Amino acid sequence: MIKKNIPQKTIDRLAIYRRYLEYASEETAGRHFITSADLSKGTQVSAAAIRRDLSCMGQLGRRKIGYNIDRLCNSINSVLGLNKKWRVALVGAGNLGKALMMYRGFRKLGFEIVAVFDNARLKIGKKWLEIKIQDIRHIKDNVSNKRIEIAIIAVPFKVAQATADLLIESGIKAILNFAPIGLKVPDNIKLRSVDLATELANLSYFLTKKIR
Amino acid sequence: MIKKNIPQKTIDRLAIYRRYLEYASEETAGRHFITSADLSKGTQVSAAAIRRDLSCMGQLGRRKIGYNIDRLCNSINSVLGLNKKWRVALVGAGNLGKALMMYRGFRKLGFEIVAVFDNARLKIGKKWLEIKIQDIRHIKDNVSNKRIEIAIIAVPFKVAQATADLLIESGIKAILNFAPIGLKVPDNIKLRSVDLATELANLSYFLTKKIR
DNA sequence: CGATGTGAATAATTTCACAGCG
DNA sequence: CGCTGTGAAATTATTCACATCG
Repeated sequence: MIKKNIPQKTIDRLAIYRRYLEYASEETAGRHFITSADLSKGTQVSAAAIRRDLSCMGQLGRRKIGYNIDRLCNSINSVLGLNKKWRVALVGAGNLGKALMMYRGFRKLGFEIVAVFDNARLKIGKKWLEIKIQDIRHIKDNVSNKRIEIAIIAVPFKVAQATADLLIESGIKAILNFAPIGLKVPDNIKLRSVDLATELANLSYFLTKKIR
Repeated sequence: MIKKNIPQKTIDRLAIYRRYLEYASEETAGRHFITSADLSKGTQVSAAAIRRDLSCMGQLGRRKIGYNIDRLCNSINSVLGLNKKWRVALVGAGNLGKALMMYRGFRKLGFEIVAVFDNARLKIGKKWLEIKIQDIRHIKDNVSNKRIEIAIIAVPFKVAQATADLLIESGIKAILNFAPIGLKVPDNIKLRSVDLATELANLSYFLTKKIR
């Protein structure tokens, strides 16, 4: 609805609020409204930041009462584009790929993995949840035929860039990358990366610092 | 060495530089020095930001030549606390847990999973890479006996907070959380969270926005 | 010369604090 | 009154631009 550009940080937090509202049914049970103070307790984001974030979506709150929970969820879903189904390709049928495939949270959010690819003979042809694992060479046909817009890369880092290039050539628009490498993609492709080792390195820094 | 507080963002990027230097052996092969401009090309971080980040660790560079690659790696490892071994506990022996267990990148960075826990009868007693999966009730003994400082939570969200509480009670100092919930932990515990659904929601936002 | 390291300028984000409204 | 929404201030992060030095 609102057309202003919403800051990246706000987008990240909108997803957090959304998740809290979805899962924290106990705390919000029976209530129709939630205040920024309560949402702050549930999410560890300051109440002021919450109000500013939510104000990006228009005037949703009611003074003295707070935000209508249903309306808030709807607004966030609408802004984040979660009120539609997204067709997702998964590349890499290793342990991580399997974990992602079996994760129910994706489907609940509207993300459906409709194609799985790998390059290993042993895996090609097997089925995961009714989806047949296909040879990576078929990416191009599939992505365009099935109109897939999002891809998840869960392949070893050595082949990650080539995989990304192939996906982009196939018309993918966004990539969630789990390979430990900084992928290079054109400006019009949206990329998010999750690097597990980097996350641990971060913890390591804080543990080290604390000692002295 | 340098004792100033390093910004969180810089810490994140130091891990990125480190990863690039480690993996990009082709680009850096034979060379002993790298300039901020080259590092910028490899990591998509601006050269100015790189120089400022690196200057947090002291005067590492040489004008006209750049940064000595070995020395740079050593400095980053030292700051990030990656020049020692970390003993890690993994809680949750599902698909994601297995993927994390089998991921070699952790061990290469110095993180060794030395204990695995689950609450499912069927899994307890099985072995993963010589590590026996133990009943979650044994967390407390193990964490203190084996002097484990870092835990990875890969359990369903409903039991994630209880798991975190138990770990903290057991003396863990840092947690990497994969459960889709905002864990509440005391100030002295360092927490990082990876929420796969949130990452996808972010892509979804940009795809949606692009359309109009 | 050619690259670093860093003040100074700029931009982005967060917090403060309170007017305004039901 | 009690809460939102938001200017204004404060803080944090990034970029610019150049003095500096081998």
